[in-house]
Amino acid sequence: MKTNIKIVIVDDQTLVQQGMKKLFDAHSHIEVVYQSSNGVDVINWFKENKGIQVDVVLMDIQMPGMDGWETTELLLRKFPNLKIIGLSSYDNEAFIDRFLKCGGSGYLLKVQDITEIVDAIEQVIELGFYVSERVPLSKIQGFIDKKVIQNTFNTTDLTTQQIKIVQLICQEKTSQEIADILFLSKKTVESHRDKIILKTKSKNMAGIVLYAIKHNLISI
Amino acid sequence: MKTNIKIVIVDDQTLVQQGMKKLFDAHSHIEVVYQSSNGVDVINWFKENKGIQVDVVLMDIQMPGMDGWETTELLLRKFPNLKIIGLSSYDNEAFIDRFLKCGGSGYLLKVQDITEIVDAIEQVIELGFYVSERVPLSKIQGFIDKKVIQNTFNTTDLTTQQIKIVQLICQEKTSQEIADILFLSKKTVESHRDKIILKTKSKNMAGIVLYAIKHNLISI
DNA sequence: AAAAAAGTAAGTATAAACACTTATATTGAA
DNA sequence: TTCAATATAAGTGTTTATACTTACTTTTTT
Repeated sequence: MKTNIKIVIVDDQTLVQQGMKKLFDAHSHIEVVYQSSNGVDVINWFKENKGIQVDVVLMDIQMPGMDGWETTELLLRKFPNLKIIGLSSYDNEAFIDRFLKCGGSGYLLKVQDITEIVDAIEQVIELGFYVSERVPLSKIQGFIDKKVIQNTFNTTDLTTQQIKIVQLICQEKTSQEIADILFLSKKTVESHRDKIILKTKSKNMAGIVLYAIKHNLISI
Repeated sequence: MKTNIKIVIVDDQTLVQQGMKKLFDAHSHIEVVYQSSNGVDVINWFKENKGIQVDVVLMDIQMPGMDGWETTELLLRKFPNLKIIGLSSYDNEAFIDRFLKCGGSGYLLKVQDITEIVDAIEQVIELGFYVSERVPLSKIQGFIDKKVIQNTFNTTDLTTQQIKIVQLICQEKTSQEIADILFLSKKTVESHRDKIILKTKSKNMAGIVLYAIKHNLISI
């Protein structure tokens, strides 16, 4: 086991951020070298502190502004060897998938114990990835094998235009209103709605709204 | 200021629970006498430990099973003098309202600092309630003055039948399907939809779904 | 450069949602 | 307990959404 592990904590919830740092005090082989409440700051910190060794980043997924997915993707573009573990309240397939697609090396839930987090950090350093019962190896291995750290990064299977339309549907706009906003014909918007329902496996716009929330296309 | 404050922490997220306890170490006048990850356990603990003095309970709102609202309501029914501060990730009017209606003495966000939480605890003990910029006095005062700790507890302005219909709409059911499920005519369900749109200030079912989520009528 | 995917648009038809109105039953407050 | 407010129920008409299909253009990938 590595004797002195240096980690960075990113979490917008001050309580979680401060609490985690305190909890690591009991694990003297782990040192928190930097902590941040948002993605922009942590990226800047890495750019300004290239000399400092960082073994693992604990990255909160749900953050206002630049979220954990985007931050992970951007960080790995600059520092491809960085190991980033996602941290989330949600045990959501789509969230986990998306994080691993962004190049994350593991996914932890906030209901998990600090000792599990320590285990995760150690495992990521030893094996390169972290697996738990919650996030089975097969899933992670799939991503690792395929090296899916690509620029073609799909939050969902929806296209940019379709995501815009989903967001407007969630704002209770009609197809005609959406057409006016996006300078399209009503018929085009309706075509997109067809595809959106198909792709999201929805039956109607209620399903679209729920999909949007689950896939973080809108915030509540 | 009270010299030895005894608090109880309720939070399903182990990380937050453990982290908070650690953070209170730096505030020696506050002692965590019990911590729990769910509502049922904390209610049982209070029943079994009536002799132990507890000044403030920090209560997470979003918990699986018995949530923070229900736990607060039940706890206050047995121990009406207890001061309970809500703790949530969401800065949501409806959530705050509902918590104060349940008899809560204050509302904190997880983005807030541990020092703010300490302040809140001290203020609740001194004044009986906690106010911040985020949750203005006027709102809390309104609830305290009216002593709205009543059994007639309304999550929303919707009736039981209307809530059922909202939940079925969120399951992508059509009016006809809802009618079949609830043994009503399709036309009756449509009348309800009219009222639901009116009451929730929505334009269409997208708005209804969002309302349902914000008001915790469904879980995602 | 060819192939695939995405964007745009439209036709036709049907189903569903929404808006407005009326009527009776039930509940709640004066 | 009576009156007023609200829930429930249902009718009619209009608008919007959904389903399925085709087609041409643009962009992206191979």
